[in-house]
Amino acid sequence: MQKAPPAGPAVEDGRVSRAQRLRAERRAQVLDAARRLFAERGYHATSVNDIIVAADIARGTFYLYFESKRAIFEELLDEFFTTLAGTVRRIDVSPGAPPPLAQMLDNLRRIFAALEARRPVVRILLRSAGGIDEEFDRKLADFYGRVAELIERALRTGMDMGLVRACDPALVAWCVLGGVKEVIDRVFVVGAPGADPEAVGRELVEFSLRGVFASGAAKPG
Amino acid sequence: MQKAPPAGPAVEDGRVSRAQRLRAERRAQVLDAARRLFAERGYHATSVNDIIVAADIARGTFYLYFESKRAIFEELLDEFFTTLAGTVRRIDVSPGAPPPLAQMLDNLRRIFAALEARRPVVRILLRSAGGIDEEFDRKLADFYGRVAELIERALRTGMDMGLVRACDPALVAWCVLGGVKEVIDRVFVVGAPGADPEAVGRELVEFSLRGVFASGAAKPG
Amino acid sequence: MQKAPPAGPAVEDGRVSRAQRLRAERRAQVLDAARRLFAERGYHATSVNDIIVAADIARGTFYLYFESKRAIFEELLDEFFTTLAGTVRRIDVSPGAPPPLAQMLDNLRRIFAALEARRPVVRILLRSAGGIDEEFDRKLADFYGRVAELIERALRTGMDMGLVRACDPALVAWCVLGGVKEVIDRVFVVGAPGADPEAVGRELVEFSLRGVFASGAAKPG
Amino acid sequence: MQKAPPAGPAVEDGRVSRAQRLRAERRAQVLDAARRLFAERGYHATSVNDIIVAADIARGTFYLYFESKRAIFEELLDEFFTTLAGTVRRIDVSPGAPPPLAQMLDNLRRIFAALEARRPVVRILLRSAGGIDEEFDRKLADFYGRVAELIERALRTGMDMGLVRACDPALVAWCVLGGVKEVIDRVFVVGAPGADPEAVGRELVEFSLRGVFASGAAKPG
DNA sequence: CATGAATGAGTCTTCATTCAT
DNA sequence: TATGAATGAAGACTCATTCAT
Repeated sequence: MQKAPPAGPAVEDGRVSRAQRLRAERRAQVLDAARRLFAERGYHATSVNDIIVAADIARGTFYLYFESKRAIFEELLDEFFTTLAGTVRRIDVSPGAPPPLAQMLDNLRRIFAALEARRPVVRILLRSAGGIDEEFDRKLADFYGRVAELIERALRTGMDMGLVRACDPALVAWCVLGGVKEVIDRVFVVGAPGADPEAVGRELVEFSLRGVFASGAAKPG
Repeated sequence: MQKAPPAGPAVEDGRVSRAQRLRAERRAQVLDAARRLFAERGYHATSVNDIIVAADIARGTFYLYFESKRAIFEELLDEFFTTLAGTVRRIDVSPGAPPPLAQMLDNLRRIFAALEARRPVVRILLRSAGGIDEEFDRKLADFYGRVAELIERALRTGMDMGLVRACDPALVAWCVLGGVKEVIDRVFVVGAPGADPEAVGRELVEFSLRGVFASGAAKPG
Repeated sequence: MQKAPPAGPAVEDGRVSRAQRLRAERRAQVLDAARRLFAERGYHATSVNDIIVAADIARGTFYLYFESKRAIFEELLDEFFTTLAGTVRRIDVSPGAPPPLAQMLDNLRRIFAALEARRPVVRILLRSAGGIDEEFDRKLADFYGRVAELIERALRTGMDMGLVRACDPALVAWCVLGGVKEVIDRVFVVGAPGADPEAVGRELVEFSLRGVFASGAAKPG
Repeated sequence: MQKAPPAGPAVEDGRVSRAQRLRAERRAQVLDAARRLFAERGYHATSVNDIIVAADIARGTFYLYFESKRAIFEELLDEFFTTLAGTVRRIDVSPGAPPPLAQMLDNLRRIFAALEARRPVVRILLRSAGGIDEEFDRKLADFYGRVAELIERALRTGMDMGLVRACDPALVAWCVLGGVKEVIDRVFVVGAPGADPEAVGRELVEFSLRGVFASGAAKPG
């Protein structure tokens, strides 16, 4: 994924060498520039030239750190996927565990915190990520697919436990995911005014659990 | 939006001339080709050359009918926006009108029918529409904004009538919209197997109204 | 091998259209420039830019007529191979045919005439043709291989007829070919002064047949 | 030609310092790698990077030993030229000397032995040497020119002595040289199967002296 | 001496758009 | 109107060479 520093012996002691640190800094510098530009203009409207100008490096230097324009883009998103995936904890339904709802809210909190710190990438993902490349589209679909599956499994568990009503769990999983994506877009990309992530999270959970219907209202027909 | 036939005397009577009819046919022929290609490959991966080859016209002819590659793309989506907008009827809450739920389901039915007949454009919109152009992004945001507003207004009405529980209607509107978009993507773009639009619509409405919670379950919190 | 004019109906009558004639002229114009440059500077030292400047066309125009830099180079040499191959007649040893030697000289004459008219390509071939590309190297080797085989076959026939002394015909074929190549290089590429192709041809044949030994001299050994 | 060790006190005694020996070893190490690569892939397809990787040295180190990519290439061939030149002994026609033919065959033997030990350079020379550079082309032409002159002089001597028939010695010299080059290419580069250098040498000499004609055959013409 | 990160001129190629016919 | 040859700005990427450490 990363362009390896051209051969050379592996790190000999546990500490990173000065050169390695510099290398990492350089990479970060380029990644930062690229992240910002991709977020602002999208993948296609951002040229390698734009990136090297923004990162203040020479053309060749870019290719010293990244295989290609595609590669840096992928790295940006892969890092994000990994981070995000690490953020989510499976809901623990064993006796003695915190109530599932609290766990869900905690997950959302952690996700929101991660997104908050990565607004540009969130923007990239939600806005310009389709249509770059067949392979990339697949990767993206995979990611969302895994998330949807996670939700679906949770729903099934809930149904088994009698907490979730009878429904098509696959379809509903997509509904939930769609809602989450859209709201994230509003809050972290568009930056809707007065959005308190905590409140947003609760509202999201509330909506997913109970819908919009007033409790006492007649059953829809 | 449409490239005007370059000057010439205006049509004086209500009937369209033979030339005009031919012109319209040509346009349609090009639009069809473009729609298919944009849907298959996305905006950037589709070249003007691809379009003229598929439409079997000369390069120059393309620019006789459309200002630019962007213009034809926009036209495709504009036409779609207009059609879709015409599909939705505002929920009539006056006494004697059909129950709101029935009206909502009817709306969904009409929307689904329209989408069904326009799968390629749906694909374009849901997949490759971001990141083409700043102006286009705005247009897209506008469209979804209008839809969200529609939903939000319905929610407020519902709250006033005591049918909808207390919530942040703006936020919930985005939740609903997101769910709808995602499900549409599954059904009309990915083409999820065994998707009966009627059933999907009902599930969508049910989820939006009642969430996933089993009725008798204890109140979350 | 040639980049086809983008689709379009085949020629309808026997005559070539005006457009086709213009196209052919353009091609020739570019080919001429490329031929001259490749001959002067070699393949690698000639950039597409050099060619379009010399041909006085736009960058894109080049790719309208040729797939790539490689393609125009190959076309140049392929045309040459074809022409040259058409120049050589197999030696006719049937009774009543002109004496083989006269036929050989005639072949050489025709070859020399063809080379004379294509000095730049000869230069390209003899000087810069190696090391462009593995595939091209193969093509080149093939060409010379076929020529050598032709000579070898002639030698075998001669041996069968008792005209040619016992020898390793394959090896001797390479000797002959090498001599011919080298002399061609002197005459047509370096442009050795006072080179009368007719005399050169005779000397070449004489050498190949009789070597340098004076007739009466003692047998070597 | 060689990049001088950057200043430093000149060596004062005849012995080489340890540093110098190391330097020479390094050079050899790089030269070996370059030779192999140039032979395998040709000049243009071999990058400085390829060389330093193969030689296992740092990029900068390369330029400590060689002015440029061109310089190392030239050095490779210069060394070859020098070696080869030292291999050839002028034919001694003074009374009491071994017969000229035996001397010629001895020369060929030594040349072949030298080539045998330097197949990679032979390959470089015969295959990719043209088209690198104007100056280099000149150098190459010079080398072959000197060889041709040597042959021509031998032919003239032979003519004076009545051993060689009347002919254009310059032209015939090129014939001979061409044959030798081509055969060398077959034997040492292509590696023609079953090529016994000794036999090849004899066949080459035989052909050059006596041509292909059967002894008793009627005079051509 | 050795290193290897940095450089930037230069390469081939694409493609939206124009315009003379 | 229709055509399609021509255009040239712009793109991604390579690689010989330099220089601070």
